[in-house]
Amino acid sequence: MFYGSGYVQSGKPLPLRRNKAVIMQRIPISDVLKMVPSGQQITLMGWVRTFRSNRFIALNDGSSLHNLQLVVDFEKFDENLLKRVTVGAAISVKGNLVESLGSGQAQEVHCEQLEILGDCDPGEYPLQPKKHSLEFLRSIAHLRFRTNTFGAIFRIRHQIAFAIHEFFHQNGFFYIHSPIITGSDAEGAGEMFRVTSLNLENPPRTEDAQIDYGKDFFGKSTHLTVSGQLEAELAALALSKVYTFGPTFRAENSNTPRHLAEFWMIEPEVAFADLKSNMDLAEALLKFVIQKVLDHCPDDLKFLNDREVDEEKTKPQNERSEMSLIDRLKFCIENNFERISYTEAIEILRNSNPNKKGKFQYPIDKWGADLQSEHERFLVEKHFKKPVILSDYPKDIKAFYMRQNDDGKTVAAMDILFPGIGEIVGGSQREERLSLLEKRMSEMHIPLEEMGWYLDTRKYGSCPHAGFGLGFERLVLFVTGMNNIRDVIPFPRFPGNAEY
RNA sequence: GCCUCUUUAGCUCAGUUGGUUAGAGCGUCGGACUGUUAAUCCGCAGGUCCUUGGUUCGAGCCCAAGAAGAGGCGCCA
Repeated sequence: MFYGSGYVQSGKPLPLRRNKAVIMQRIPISDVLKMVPSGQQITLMGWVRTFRSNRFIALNDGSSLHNLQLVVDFEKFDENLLKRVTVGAAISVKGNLVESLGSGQAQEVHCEQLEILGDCDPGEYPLQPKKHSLEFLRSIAHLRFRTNTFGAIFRIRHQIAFAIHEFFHQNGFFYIHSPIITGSDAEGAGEMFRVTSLNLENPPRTEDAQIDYGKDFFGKSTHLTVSGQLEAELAALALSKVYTFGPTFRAENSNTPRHLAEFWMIEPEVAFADLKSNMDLAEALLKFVIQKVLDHCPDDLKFLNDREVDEEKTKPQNERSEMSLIDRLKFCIENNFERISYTEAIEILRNSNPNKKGKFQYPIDKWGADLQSEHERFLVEKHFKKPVILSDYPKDIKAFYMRQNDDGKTVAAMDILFPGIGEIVGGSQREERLSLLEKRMSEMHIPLEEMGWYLDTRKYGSCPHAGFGLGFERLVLFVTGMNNIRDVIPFPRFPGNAEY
């Protein structure tokens, strides 16, 4: 038996092996489904999904949502061998690919050899050929990859990640690896996880009994990054167009279906760009990625689409989505995102029915209030019914690095709000004027002396520039139609949970 | 961190007003069948009713505290 497979090495795709009479190497099921069945002998390896009638094995190898039907003539195989063909078992099969006699599939493999690679005790294996709740699957995250739902999610997650790199590469961006361990604690994006190699039982102390981080590994206090933005800005002010795509850590005690303690974020940063071009970039990126998933993952999307339709049937009419998953994705590509200012949004909200009738938990009365998620949801899901880009927020509710507008009270910030997700992108044109930036940092008690490396970009050839952060898992949530962010990352980290 | 809800068999759930021995479907196991599509049919087994304490003649059910999970809110991406 041959293990492994041929790999693309020269940049040219492997020739399709559909016409070869005998294929000795393992062939992925996704490839088999493209072959014309003509009795060719093939070798398959995968995991058993079901074994029906002591004759039909549904085999899945993760290369595709679809199973391949294997047919065994039980009289030709040892009874004790067939007894080990249980749900979840890993098997290797050699047989002939033929047109299926049954109606559920186009082709099937008539087995000549069958080998158990790994047994799976059916009394203990938690996955059954039935629908499991997402909560239960979350409790066995190490095995949930084996389900149709999570197989589809993680194949799509890959496609999204790949499309993001593809988009930036095609548009002349350079991929920058911003540091994961940071010595800067002034990024201002939330609580941070400390990184230390000190002995926590008995740390070194300074003369005034404080913990002496000067003796720590890096000679100073360090943390896991909460954003690669500041580093990306440094790179953009030399390479013009850059992006980061890496893990990000927030030690916030957030318990919601939209937050993780460890998540992945995409942060493009562009020199010689203003807020409008920042919006154009974000909108183009999101549409490109969604189109790629529609093009490359039709089966997985269809499965998640139908799954959602089934789920919705159990809900009351008024809580159901107006559009199916695939329709939502197409709608998102075909329509321009609504672009309005914070000030316009406040006017819409102030005059809205829920506000007049006192339905909002936080009523909108005056300009300057931060928008609550109920307000964002109203704008996106009820008023505009499409993605909304909100811009030019009051400076007092936004970060220090955002460029101050001429009105003296707003900054060139923009958030993109998606239905069902809320904020998926947060960005801004950056303050490139040194004196204004320093003044704002002082007002917000950001220690200037620690940020000299950042301020240097404003001293030496500063220029207008802009960028944003895109929450990768939030994008995966939208594209897959899932509801809980813990279901779109393989091993979710959240307060009280770092299992696996 | 705050609020609400949930916790009964491996999984998904039902369990009446507090009353005898806590049920169903699916799965497992045993058997039958053999071109099935989460195969079908027959049968067996399977329970710390989340934990602790309380009320009561009697608690899966009522009360209190705690734990775990989910949803809403805040922080944000």
